[in-house]
Amino acid sequence: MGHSDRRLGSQLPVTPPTLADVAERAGVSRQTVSNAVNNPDLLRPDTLERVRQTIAELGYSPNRAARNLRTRTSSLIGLRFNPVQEGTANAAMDRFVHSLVEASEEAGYHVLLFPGDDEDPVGGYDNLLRSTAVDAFVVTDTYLGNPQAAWLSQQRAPFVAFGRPWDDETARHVWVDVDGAAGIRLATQHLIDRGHTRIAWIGWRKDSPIGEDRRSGWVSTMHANGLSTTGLASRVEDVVHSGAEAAAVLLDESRPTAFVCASDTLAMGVLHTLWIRQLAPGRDIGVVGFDDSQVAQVYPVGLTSVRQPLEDVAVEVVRTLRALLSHQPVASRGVLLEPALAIRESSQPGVPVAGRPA
Amino acid sequence: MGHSDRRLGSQLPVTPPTLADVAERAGVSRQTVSNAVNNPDLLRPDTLERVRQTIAELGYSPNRAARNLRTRTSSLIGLRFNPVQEGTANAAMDRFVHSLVEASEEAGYHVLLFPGDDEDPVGGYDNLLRSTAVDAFVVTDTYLGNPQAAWLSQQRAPFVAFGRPWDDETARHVWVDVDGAAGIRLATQHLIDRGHTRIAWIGWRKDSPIGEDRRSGWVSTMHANGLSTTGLASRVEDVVHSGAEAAAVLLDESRPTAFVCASDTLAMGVLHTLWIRQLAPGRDIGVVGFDDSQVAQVYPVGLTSVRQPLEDVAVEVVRTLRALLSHQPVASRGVLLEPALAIRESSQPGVPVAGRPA
DNA sequence: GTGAAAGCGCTAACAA
DNA sequence: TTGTTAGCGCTTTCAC
Repeated sequence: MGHSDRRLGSQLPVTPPTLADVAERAGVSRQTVSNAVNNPDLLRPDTLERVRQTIAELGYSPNRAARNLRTRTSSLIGLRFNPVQEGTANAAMDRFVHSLVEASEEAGYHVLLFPGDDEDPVGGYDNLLRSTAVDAFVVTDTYLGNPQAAWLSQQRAPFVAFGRPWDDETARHVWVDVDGAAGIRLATQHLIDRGHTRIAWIGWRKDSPIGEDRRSGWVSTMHANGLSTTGLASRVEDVVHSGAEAAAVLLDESRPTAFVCASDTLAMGVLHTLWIRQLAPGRDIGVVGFDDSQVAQVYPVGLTSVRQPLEDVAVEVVRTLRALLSHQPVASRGVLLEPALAIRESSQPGVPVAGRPA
Repeated sequence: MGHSDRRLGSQLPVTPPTLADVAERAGVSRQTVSNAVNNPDLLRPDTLERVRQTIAELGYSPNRAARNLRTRTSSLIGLRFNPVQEGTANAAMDRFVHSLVEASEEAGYHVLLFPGDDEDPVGGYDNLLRSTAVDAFVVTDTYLGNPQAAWLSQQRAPFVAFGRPWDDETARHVWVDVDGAAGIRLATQHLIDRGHTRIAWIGWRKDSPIGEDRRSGWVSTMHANGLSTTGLASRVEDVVHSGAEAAAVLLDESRPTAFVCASDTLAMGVLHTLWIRQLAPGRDIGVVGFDDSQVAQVYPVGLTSVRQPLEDVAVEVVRTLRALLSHQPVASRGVLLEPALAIRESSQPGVPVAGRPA
């Protein structure tokens, strides 16, 4: 069929040109056009050039559905996108998604978002998998004992987890994670280097493996520096007012000069208590949070915070995914990346904050 | 071909069952199975039941690529996902994406994310469009005079914009937006109702139509209440310290008792200046921001802020998209939704904040 | 190096 | 109401 009348100006043709259109116009077979796109090395240079020219003239781009059907791939990576938790500073997920989109693009993939359903945690995965809508998944919520990773493993579905399989010793899937303990070690040492010796910890409840991991960074660094942790730790819900209460109690009972927190949300609570008590963050009391959220960045007294290298995580996730999908051996089952410390005023005694409470 | 050996336990078969597998097993034709899935009304109840049973037994789910190829659709909505701006409180985009994913799911769509490229703003759109990888786009950055909306219109690509075509009178595409001026009217009236008469505005530079729209809400509400705006307005960059500086200048020169800001980022700057000057937000000076960001929510003195109904925007966007894709007439070219005011301590003189600076 | 044939899994159109 | 035929656009296989 002739398609000479398909294009009007630079407007998209009513129905896009196909391989056959390009072949006819370039005077080659359809297969040669396909090769020009997918295996250019197979063509003679002059043929290749001619075909490429025609492709450009027609604005041809291979039809995704047809290619997907034939190759049994989709170039899509599925990611369950859960709602942000209001009232917290946790937006690491969003930052990760941005990075993942970028990293995927470079590998020729796009990211497909699907909503989570607490009633049926694997439902979304199952649908996409059975309809071969995605090539692989990236799983982000591997803690909480949710069944996704195990379920996907059992289905032999290709996936990479962002997060260690904390509570599953038998897990055999590949994962990428950030060393939270190392981040907190960084934070704790940073405060020690600035002269603090009584450094308190405000973390999550004991049933959070991530929280316990981060906490261990505080404990080990304190002990490594010959400092006591007795009476300096608190475990609370990850909400602002819990952080504020914990800070108040700790200040009254243990006189810490600094706080390391498991999250920016808790750190905000600490800052609130300091404000109430007219203590200046940084000068009077050091405070460090975790996640380098927007809150940490725009809070008037910049909040020092552990920053996860989410860009690197995304790159590593995509790299692992590619290996998985091309059936290459995966170098190692897990990759642990080092976070950094975003240092701001809240941990800097040397940087007095203008107009601190008298 | 027989697929009896395809399934092992509840594990995903090596190659998923097809329509033909279901048809053979149910003793019907392929078309009948297809109808059972897509036009169940056409089947006799007992046939339908039998086919459905077989579908369930086999765990059959229609192959997406095949369906896409045949129907020339993808059930995918493309969305350009730009990186968050660090150092600001603007995360409305992320919240919108969450809502869009949910709303799309209910309409049978998934959201495909692709990265933006400042060098080639329409590149990502062009690729997806020409390869028929998505059915439609949602465009979120319609201001800034960027060419996406116009380009997509010219390509006759189905899309809905979140945001009005501010700077293009000739635009004919459909859009959904939030009435920023109405939000600011709400904020301003709220402050007036609480006794403020000298209410200052801190907004963006004049070349931002969104900023000018929001500003108009302040102007109109002030005038409607017989209040002067003279010397009470400032236009700055959307960064914290600009907000802080503007607040300082305004306080010195015009003695406002409250601030309405075009963004939470600017409001944070105001709060910083108040803190430096030992003025209590809410009691001494009222402050209202815009976007109800996480920052507004977790800041120790809760920041009153205009909240965009992003969930409703997403629902409206998807509804419009469906109409567009099914070639139904679109009711109206533009839909304007009303924001709400999330009231917190920063605008409440009646709610004294514990431990405010003496 | 290039071309012809086959078929991926599905659904629109039509026939029975 | 159900079945048959054809073909969406592409790539894999194999012949030339």
